[in-house]
Amino acid sequence: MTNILKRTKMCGELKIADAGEKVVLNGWIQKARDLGGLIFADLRDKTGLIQIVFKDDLPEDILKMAESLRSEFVVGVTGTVGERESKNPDMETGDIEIIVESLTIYSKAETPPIYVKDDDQVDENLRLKYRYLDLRKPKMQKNLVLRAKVAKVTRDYYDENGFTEVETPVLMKPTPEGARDYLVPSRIHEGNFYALPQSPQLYKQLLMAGGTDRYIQIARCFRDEDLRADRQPEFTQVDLEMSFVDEDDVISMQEGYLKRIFKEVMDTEIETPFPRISYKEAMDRYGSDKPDIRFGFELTDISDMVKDTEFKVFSGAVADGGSVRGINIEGGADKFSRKNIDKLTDECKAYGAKGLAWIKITDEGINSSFSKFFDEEEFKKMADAFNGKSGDLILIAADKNSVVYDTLGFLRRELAGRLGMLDDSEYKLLWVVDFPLLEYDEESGRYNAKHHPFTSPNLDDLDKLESAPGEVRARAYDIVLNGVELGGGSIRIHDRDLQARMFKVLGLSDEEIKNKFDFLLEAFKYGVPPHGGLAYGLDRLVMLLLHESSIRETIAFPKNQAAECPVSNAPGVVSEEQLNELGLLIRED
RNA sequence: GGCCUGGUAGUUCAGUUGGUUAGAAUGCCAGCCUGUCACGCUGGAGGUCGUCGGUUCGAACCCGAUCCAGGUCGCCA
Repeated sequence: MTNILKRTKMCGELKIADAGEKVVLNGWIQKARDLGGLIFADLRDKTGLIQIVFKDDLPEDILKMAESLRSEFVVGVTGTVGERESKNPDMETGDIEIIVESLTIYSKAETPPIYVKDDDQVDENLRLKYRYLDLRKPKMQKNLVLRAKVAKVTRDYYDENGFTEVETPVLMKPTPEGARDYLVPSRIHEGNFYALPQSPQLYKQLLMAGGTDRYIQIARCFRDEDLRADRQPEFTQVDLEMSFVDEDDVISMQEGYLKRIFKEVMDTEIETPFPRISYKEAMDRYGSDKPDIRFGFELTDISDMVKDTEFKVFSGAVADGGSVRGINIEGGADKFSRKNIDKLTDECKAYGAKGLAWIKITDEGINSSFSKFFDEEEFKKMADAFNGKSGDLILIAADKNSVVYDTLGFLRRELAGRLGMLDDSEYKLLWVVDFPLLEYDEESGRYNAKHHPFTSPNLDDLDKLESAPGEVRARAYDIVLNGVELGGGSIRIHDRDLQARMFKVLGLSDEEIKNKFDFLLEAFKYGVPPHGGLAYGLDRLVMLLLHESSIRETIAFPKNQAAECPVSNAPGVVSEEQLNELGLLIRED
């Protein structure tokens, strides 16, 4: 075995002021350039690159080793920092180099399947399979460091504000509602299963009952659902809960937190308090409960104006209880051809839209997909409703409200992106509040909790809980950044009777309540403080701070779309013996 | 489960109307080279065109099925 050279400096931290100093560096060979009698190489560690140079006055054996150097060899060198004869302005350390005196090759490397370079546009599957190579890239190192910094600032902030970090169990009871659980079979209780937490929700409420007062955890959560660019089967939440608080207390604590994160991590000042808008307003203005408010394109409702038209697409939608709404893409008339709009219309079909109506306002007059149903005067009134002027493109959806919102919500975000209106360095935070407590589920024919069953109803709406469940507002709040839901939370129910009432409204039988949540109701018997909290998606927060478009770029070893670990190939099969111990049989068909 | 995009050298890609031995760049290997830094020069190796089947005298190319990857809808209390 080779001896380890005791490192005295990191590659990226050397400066011209270090010239003359003898140093020991360890790292990877980025690239070797053999000029014959003179050999250069770039040495890399997590701090950066520095050029090392082998001159021909070195002993034969060292020169021989130097000639053999290839990319990704792991080496140690001792040498002297020297000012370069010819400097490289494109390199952080481009004015200095290490004049090598000795070289140790710790390990050689085969030609790597991916290049260790930030601009390597390689297939993501390959990157993930060889993640340890991918992680050597400066970008990935930077991402991991930033993530760690967010975690540190998070711990600092909440610690300073009286929060206690508590670890809650990872093996817990399967939950009846919500996302699919990841299950872990119990050996001792054959036929029984633990579930991995979808969130530590119940435990953190029990901590409040336990007098912890303020709780924080950077908690791993698991959901066995299909993946997306911003969804992984295991992900990390900044999870917190506070006793003796109302919405304003939780919200102002979070505004302090986010201000701190942006200040310390991004060196950016953000203004607090953040605007708060109701769920209804968010939907009516932006067609989304997580609106991106960096740009306009707000929705306009023209249902009243068109409810009696012969154009059945419009009048029919209104008659069926839906609506006709649109957005004005200012200056979009000549940017989107008929063909472009047809293509957009196709994309809208994913959201349930059957079509898309449009109006182009030009100097020559109105050009529209439904011009035969309205006269010039009516079009003028419509254009006015959208504040339309010459050069504008108005896109209109007519359907039931959920489809109209989804379609226009998609369009405004999509078109803003295409028109280059999304500035990554601009951060627009807002709270969305007054969510509906319950959502009617057509499939099961009953109401489901929109947030979760422990969310407190707005006390003003309590009398409607059984009579008009769909109208009850929740004491819930979501924090939204640039169209991404960063986190959400609520004031919880701390009253045993109200919690039991809530379970009933959700259609849970006494049996189910007893089996699943008896321990919570039991805990509420013995004195529980009013409490509320919130959880952030840490991966998403880091993703936005890094201006990445996938949370995989923020996670060291993410899963692929099939929920596999491309490095280790998890999940894997287990032996017959292991299955027998657990009392499990694998279905054969 | 649906829809969209892609799969050709280690890597990133091109590949005409279906027609000789499938190309480029980069990387890799060998030789030369004392100030390179995307080093340079010379030479070389490198391919199950994702897989299977079909059409055809002939398929990377057309057709069908299938696998893989990513995006997205459903789903994600």
